[in-house]
Amino acid sequence: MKTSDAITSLAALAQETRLGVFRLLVRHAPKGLPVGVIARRLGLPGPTLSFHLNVLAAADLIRPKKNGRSISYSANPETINELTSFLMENCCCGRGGCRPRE
Amino acid sequence: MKTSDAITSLAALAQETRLGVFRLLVRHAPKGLPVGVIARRLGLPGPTLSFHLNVLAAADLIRPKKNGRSISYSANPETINELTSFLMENCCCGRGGCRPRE
DNA sequence: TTCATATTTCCAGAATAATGGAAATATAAT
DNA sequence: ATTATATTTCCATTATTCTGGAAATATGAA
Repeated sequence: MKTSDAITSLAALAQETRLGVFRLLVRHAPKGLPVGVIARRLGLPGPTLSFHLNVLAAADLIRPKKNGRSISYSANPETINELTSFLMENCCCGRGGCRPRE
Repeated sequence: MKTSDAITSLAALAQETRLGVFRLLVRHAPKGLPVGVIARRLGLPGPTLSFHLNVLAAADLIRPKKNGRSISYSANPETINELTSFLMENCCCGRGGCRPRE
């Protein structure tokens, strides 16, 4: 992962609305949810949600899929994995963080 | 980890200079580096670096330690671990991401 | 106490990002 | 074709964040 991609992903997540959207989609992975459902659940105006979905999608944190008249977005967990590795690259204590994961 | 703490950490890392500082300190964990050395290595003016170090420290991503006349900062890998868990919480596929780490 | 070094605070200008109403587009159902 | 629904684009306003010079503070050395 390139530095610029890492920044794009981190910046995408570093915003309350987008973090809420992303985590909602993580809970609904791998199927995803239609834009309208996300908007209703989080109480967001269409243009605002659309703007934030684009930011998340540009970071490849979520992916759109047409489904009839609506569009469902689903979380892409792979990007988070890459991001984590990038952040801890060349750490004294090896990959995956400084404490073993249980 | 609370949502507001996650946003603080993500926003701290979502900036080129700060990401560079953090990764430099990860490579030098757990000893850390003095402010002056970081400034020289990354070619940053004092006030700019000081500002960014404060943002990273406020997120508990790095920690200062006085050492004579200088101050060394070192990376705190624990925060990254918590952040990763938070982002993937309640994922369909369990903790630690949707693919097993090797 | 005076001096040199390390780091921070102050602050104002410059740059970037978020918000949501109105209008536009796309698509499927009737 | 017309209508209803879903989503996006446009865009101006507001809010937030970044930058670095000048001055201030802190600490150790001479």
